[in-house]
Amino acid sequence: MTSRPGIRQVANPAAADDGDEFRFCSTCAFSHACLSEGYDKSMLSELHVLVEHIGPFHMNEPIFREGDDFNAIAAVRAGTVKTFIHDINGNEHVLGFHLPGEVIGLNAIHTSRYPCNAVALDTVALCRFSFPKMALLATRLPGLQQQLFRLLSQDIGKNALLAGDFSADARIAAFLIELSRRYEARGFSPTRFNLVMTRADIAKYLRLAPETISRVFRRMRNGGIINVSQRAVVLLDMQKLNALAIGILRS
Amino acid sequence: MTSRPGIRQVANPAAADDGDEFRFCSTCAFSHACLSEGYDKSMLSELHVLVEHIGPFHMNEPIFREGDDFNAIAAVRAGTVKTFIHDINGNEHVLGFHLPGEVIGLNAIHTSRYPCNAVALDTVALCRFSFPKMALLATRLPGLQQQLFRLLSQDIGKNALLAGDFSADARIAAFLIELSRRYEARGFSPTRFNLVMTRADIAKYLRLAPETISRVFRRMRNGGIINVSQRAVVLLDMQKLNALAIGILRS
DNA sequence: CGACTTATTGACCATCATCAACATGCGTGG
DNA sequence: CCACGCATGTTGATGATGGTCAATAAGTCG
Repeated sequence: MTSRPGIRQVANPAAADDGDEFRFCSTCAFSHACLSEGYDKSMLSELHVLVEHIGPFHMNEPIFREGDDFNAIAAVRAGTVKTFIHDINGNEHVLGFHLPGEVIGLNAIHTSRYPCNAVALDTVALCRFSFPKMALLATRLPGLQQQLFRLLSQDIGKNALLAGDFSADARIAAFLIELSRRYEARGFSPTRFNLVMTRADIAKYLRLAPETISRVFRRMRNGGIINVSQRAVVLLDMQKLNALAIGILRS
Repeated sequence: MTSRPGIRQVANPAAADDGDEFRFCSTCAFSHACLSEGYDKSMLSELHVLVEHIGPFHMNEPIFREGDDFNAIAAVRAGTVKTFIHDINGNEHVLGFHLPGEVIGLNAIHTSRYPCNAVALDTVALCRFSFPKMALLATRLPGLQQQLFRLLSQDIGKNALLAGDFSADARIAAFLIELSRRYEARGFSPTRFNLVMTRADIAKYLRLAPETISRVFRRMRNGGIINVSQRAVVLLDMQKLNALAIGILRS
């Protein structure tokens, strides 16, 4: 088996485009991972040296594949990334949907291979960070090290959400609320957004059948809780939605 | 709400008992987290300064509680630790069972609070590591930093195992195989061990009813796959057991 | 030896998956 | 612009898996 390179470097990383490196991340509106979670300014300028703008990846284009050599993590700068694995029977299991500002590849560190696939669900741009370089930098910048520890730690608990044995209604409600919160945190409307993934993808994420997604959406629409037409979702009654999700969402 | 201290320090940490610090961890047979996963010897001697032997904790004794201040991670030195949360309805969800050599508390870093409870299932001894001190040390020891990254990264994927929608048989088979492998890695028999947790705990971990655990155990016994009497388990036919778990276990 | 927890077994039933048919939307190319 | 074809989504009928409830057994600890 030949080893594949994972997220490829580009010849001409954006961070090296000009001398205006500091401005770069400040205008990278979605890089919450860099800007809003604890990096201070001195860190930021050092980070720029190793940031590379990658993309665009187009719909269904792979970003990395299971088994690829791990060499970099990446923050989503635009678009949505789906991570997934195939079990032995070939069934796809969706691990997560990653919105702008979120980091992918953290689960690859311990094996030095990506343990899952990542594809673009729409047009995706990434900030690539060479992990060896980042780790080296982190030994000099305790704040960066802390931030990495935090990001990693955060991901551990993340999937505890959908791990429980909750009803289809509860899981779908929680899924919508979760999306709502994440969009809101990124400056989008929390009540009106487009699902960038198919029903089948949602189903594979929530461990339900696609038909169940349809049916629950219809039930929620009949109950005046949401309005959904194709990919367009409007959350009408957060009260009721929260009630449905009770038990799943924490804090 | 008063803040609680999490894993308490002891007045007289074992590592400071005498000058024989280096021998200490080498004879700590279960500290795989320290010994067998990449720490080199120079690291080891530095680590001893901040290791504290904690315990014993007795059955059902809490080690930390959800909401406690996070200040330390800990490697299980002896016994088994159960981590769990209560959802809003008061239902318990078991996050994991932690055998000797495994590390608890990693999911607490990003909130600086423990996001779950940990109790001793039998008599438990721990190696406590102050996390601030460890992180500081990690800035000087890149190998230690790497090891922490790896441990954290490893925990991210860990629960993907039971996250899928698999049959009760598949999940229970996978649970037994998983235990078997972990015991084997720690020098115990992979085919003959005691379940230290109740059926109810297994159920809350696997998202099944306790009755289902009983029934599947019986079916497996009838099929000559395992022998189980109370807590004592013998794995008789790994072939069939693996077949049942197909799709869940990876690599 | 009792009181309690833990485990087993049976009967019944709800939820959700499966299968199948159909509808709708979308992109491509005439 | 329309027509076709494919992917995606919807809806209904049916059944299996596993949960719930209840009774009993067995182990444990005082």
